[in-house]
Amino acid sequence: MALELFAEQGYDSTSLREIADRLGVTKAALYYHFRSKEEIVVATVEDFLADIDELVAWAEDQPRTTDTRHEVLRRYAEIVRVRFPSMRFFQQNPAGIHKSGLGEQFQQRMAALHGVLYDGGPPQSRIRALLAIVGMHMAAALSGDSGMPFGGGLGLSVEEANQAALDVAFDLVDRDSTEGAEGAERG
Amino acid sequence: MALELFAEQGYDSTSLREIADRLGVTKAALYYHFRSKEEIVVATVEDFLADIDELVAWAEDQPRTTDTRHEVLRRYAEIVRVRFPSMRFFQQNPAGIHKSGLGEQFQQRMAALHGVLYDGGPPQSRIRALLAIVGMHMAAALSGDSGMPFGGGLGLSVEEANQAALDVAFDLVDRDSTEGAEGAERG
Amino acid sequence: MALELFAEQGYDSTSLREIADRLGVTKAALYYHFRSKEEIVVATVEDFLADIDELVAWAEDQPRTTDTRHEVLRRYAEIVRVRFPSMRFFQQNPAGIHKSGLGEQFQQRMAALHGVLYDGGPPQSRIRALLAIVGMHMAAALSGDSGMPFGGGLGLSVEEANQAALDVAFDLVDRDSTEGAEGAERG
Amino acid sequence: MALELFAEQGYDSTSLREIADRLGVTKAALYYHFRSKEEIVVATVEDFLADIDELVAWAEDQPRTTDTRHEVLRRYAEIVRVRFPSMRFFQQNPAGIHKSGLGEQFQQRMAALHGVLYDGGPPQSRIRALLAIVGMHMAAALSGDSGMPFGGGLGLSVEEANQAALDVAFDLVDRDSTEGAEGAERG
DNA sequence: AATGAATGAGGATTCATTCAT
DNA sequence: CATGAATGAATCCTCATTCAT
Repeated sequence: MALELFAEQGYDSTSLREIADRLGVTKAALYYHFRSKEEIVVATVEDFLADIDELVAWAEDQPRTTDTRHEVLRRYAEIVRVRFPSMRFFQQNPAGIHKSGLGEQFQQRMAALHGVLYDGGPPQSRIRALLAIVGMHMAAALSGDSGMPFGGGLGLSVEEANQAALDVAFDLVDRDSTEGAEGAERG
Repeated sequence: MALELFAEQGYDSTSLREIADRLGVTKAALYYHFRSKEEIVVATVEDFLADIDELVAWAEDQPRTTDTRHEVLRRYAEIVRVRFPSMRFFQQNPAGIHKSGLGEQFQQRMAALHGVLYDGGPPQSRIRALLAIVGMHMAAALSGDSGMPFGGGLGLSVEEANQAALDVAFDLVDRDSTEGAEGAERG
Repeated sequence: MALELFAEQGYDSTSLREIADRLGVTKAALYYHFRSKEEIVVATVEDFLADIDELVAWAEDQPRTTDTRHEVLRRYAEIVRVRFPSMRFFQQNPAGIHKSGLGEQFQQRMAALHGVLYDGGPPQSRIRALLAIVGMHMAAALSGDSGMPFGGGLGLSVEEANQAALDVAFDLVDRDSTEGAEGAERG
Repeated sequence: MALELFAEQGYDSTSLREIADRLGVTKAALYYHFRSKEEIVVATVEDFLADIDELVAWAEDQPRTTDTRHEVLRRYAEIVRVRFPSMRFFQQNPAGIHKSGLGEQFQQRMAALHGVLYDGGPPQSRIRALLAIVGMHMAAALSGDSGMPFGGGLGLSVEEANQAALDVAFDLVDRDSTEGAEGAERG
């Protein structure tokens, strides 16, 4: 609800009046339930962080196999789909985020998720795990009027984009185990 | 100069007073040179767009070979390095962008760049070209305190990160021509 | 309880939420017992006014002797000690006082008290009676962190300050009867 | 100008709108000249503090005689007359004062002034010096609609009140040197 | 007897913008 | 060329107060 506005327009550009109007309440009513604008955004974003926490916790209990990594990506794709506004908010709001350490919280989660997908190996593998994650973000952004860069789609349907992004992500995190063509990388 | 502020704090959070102060002039002096806050940001971001235009124009004159694609990525990496604040501004400022069609301009460029890197083929290839570009953004963000998600680095030096990202990007745009393992993608 | 807040922070700076919190009740509960913020302050200050009324009534029944005046000052010192927050509130809250004629009520009492201490005589005597009263206020303010001007003490213990102030006050109201040095005043 | 409002209604009760209105400018115009409400009050009160500083500095250069003390009181009476709103503001605004150490500044000055008038001796002498100062405040308050307690006058003309207060103050600070009746004080 | 929820009015403050000089 | 001064509109936020339950 409020988060959509934050995500669309940015934290600063979204006034409490707008939020209150959209929610059909008074500005002052918001302040009965939240102590500040910051608290509002924190509240609306908490679930997203919690979802990632849960996913990471689950992953850390699994064997570090290809299948686990794939399942992590699948689940993360779902999380991003459901919590799309939250994700977008984090990706696009430097100002609204540096306050109250919300940015750091997101970076922590991203690092944890990355830790689950990256098993050691050359810098290239690190980057690949990174891009696998970002790929999930892009997939979500590709469908619908996301307002994000690359948004507006490349002419793919939602399922197509999702599946294609997953395929590419799988491939990216698989490259590490499938050593062989690895020698060509530095050249 | 002014752009760094926009990139660091966001368009809305950066006041003209701050910009004027950092530039050592008066607020009113800014209005002698620019007609509005919007015009300031447009002016500071123009070079970045122009650089991409030039790159795309050059690429369209080249044969569509692997080498060309690699060179495009290399040059784009350099552009992003030099114009980092501009890039960051585009990625992180929903508000400052929706005004005056600046966002659309960036999306156009990204689409053009994508067009140069993507030669047709399955949706997966589309996504790969996308991630190759995003990879260049990440590489720039990884070095230094970028404030972007995944910023703060993964323990890589600037050159390492750059080279690794290029390697991965090369690999991503090469996957299209190097048919063979392609059959595994759907599984 | 509530009055201490009013005295410490001033009428306007003390919100009903603060009062309710300190009292361990709800803001709405306050409105069950009092009809307005004003009524709260009136209620908490009434005892002080009543004490003065009683003192003045007693004094008016006594013979107008030196001893009576001394006893009035002693009793007023005690009142001020016990009702210190109320006194402080009156001295320091122009805003909270102008409403509902509370200020006038205090001025009335001060005038009555003054009337009991001042027996006629030159303007100087008037002023002396005034300062005798104010001296009692200062004595109370001198002990403890009163927040009043001259508060914080002059390095005197509570008893010292009290006794010294009383001595001086006695002396001030005695000057009237003890004619003699009076001739020096105009010089 | 603005200070009169602060003194009349108290710091908190005086809104910037009121000040701006009375000054015939916009609220925003105030913010061009002052950085905050606090700065406004500081600015309007500075002269008063400076006057006291000057007086104390002068006094400390003089021999510590009766005449000097009398002249100090005379000059302080004049200062209080001229800067009456400032003085009143300090005496009546606990809240507006605790911020920005303005209260402490006033207490410092009062202590310095007291130091100039008090030459050692028993606690009673301390109190007397205090009351001499306060007497000057009362004198100013007695004339005109001061709004202070004891304001509204005791039926004295301005000059009468002033002269009477001075007489009493002289007497108070003289009591120290004129030892003799001092023995009766403790009784 | 008490409260959770809501609100209208107003608070200080900031901002992009204008304009006479 | 440049600036000091000013402003209208909007910001977040707080408050005293009300009312259904």
